[in-house]
Amino acid sequence: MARTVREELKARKQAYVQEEILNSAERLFAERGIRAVSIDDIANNLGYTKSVVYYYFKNKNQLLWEIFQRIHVAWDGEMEELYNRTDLAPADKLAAMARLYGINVLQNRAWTTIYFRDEGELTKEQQKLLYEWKQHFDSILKNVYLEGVEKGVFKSMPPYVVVGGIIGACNFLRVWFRDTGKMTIEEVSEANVALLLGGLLIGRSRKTPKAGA
Amino acid sequence: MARTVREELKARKQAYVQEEILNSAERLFAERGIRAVSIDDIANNLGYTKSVVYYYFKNKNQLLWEIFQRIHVAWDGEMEELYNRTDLAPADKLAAMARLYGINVLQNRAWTTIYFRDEGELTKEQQKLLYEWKQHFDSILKNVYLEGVEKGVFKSMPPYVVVGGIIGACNFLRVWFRDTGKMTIEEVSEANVALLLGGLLIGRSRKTPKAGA
DNA sequence: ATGTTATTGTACTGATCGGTCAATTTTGTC
DNA sequence: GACAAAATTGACCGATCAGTACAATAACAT
Repeated sequence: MARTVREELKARKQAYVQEEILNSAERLFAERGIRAVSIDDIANNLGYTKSVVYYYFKNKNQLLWEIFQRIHVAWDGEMEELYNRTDLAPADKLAAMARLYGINVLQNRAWTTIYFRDEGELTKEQQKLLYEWKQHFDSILKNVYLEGVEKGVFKSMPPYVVVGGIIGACNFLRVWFRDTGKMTIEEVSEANVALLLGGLLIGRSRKTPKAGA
Repeated sequence: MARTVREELKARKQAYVQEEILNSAERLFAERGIRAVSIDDIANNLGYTKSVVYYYFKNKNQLLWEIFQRIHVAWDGEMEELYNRTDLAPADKLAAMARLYGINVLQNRAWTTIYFRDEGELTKEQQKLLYEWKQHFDSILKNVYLEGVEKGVFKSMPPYVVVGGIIGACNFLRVWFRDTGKMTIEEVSEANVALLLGGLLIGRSRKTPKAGA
């Protein structure tokens, strides 16, 4: 019993340090690119030495892969949840998805940078897996769009132009958005949704579709 | 006279080799990222040794910067040309710009990759210059958009959402576009324009604006 | 205290790579 | 062929860095 409590405590401490290291790596990777960041940099950033990093992680690649996994789990999970909701019509669902993704991008700019810039630093196997994740993510958006087309609410366009356009526009938000600007993350994302969905919707209704949280 | 001819010839030969090296660098940089490419790689790729590269270029940074300049000159020049045309209404002009840019992205995927991924490898001064170039590029699109708003043909939105959306969507085309697909570059770009402009235009007209070449 | 395990520091290795340099080969000129 | 300029080679230097080995210390149980 006492044994378990102690182990539990240790595990929590370990998890905490791992988290700390991962966060440090994340920040530096995003800022300078993986290859420009040494393990020493990551460690020094926390007042540690290199050995500590190697005590908690096997190698540099594991650090990177861990980050990719984090991102995937967080983003895909939320998106999937939205996808499975039955109370939303296609237009509202797609809008909610674009809104969510835009906000995610803006709230996790470091993640987005790494996710789309440093893919090439992964191993072939990891890249293959990542490719499948991205495919899956795309297909969620695609399905909602196609459902909308079928129901006659969306114009019919090449699906990848639509999906790519949404993802591309959202990803790019982080490039020009500044926290010091007049607009909040939510407002920016909302305007972005209006731009993207406005081009899709059929009919003269001028209002932007809204989805409940 | 003979002197001049000879010099001319020599200059042309030099320019040719420089071009070759730059192309090699471009391809490899885009594929693997600058830091993952050694000068040896670039040289070997052409059957040369490292020294040849250093005979024609000062250092690795110059190679990279030369590439950035190339891209800027090519893209900005074309866009400026379009901007200065007086025979196009805002909607047609903005559509033509998005169309042009999308095609540029797809025809020069290596360029686009480097331009938006490896910025951080430039010196601070170069980054500053690049930032100004990008600002200028954005402002061209922005002005056309704002003109359209003023004339009542575009919905009023935050300009950076519109400009960023266009650039972001175009940039992302290269990520999913495959030459083996059923659509040509021009068709993809056209559909992309329809998506983006469709969300901007006021009124019930369903047709996509067209611009003369 | 004593032994044990978890954690961290120090010093090192081996490899890579940007950049330099002197020597050599090639090219073109007279 | 002799000479000079251009082009190319190969060997080398110094720095950086991922990863390892092992010693040193901290933490904790008994």
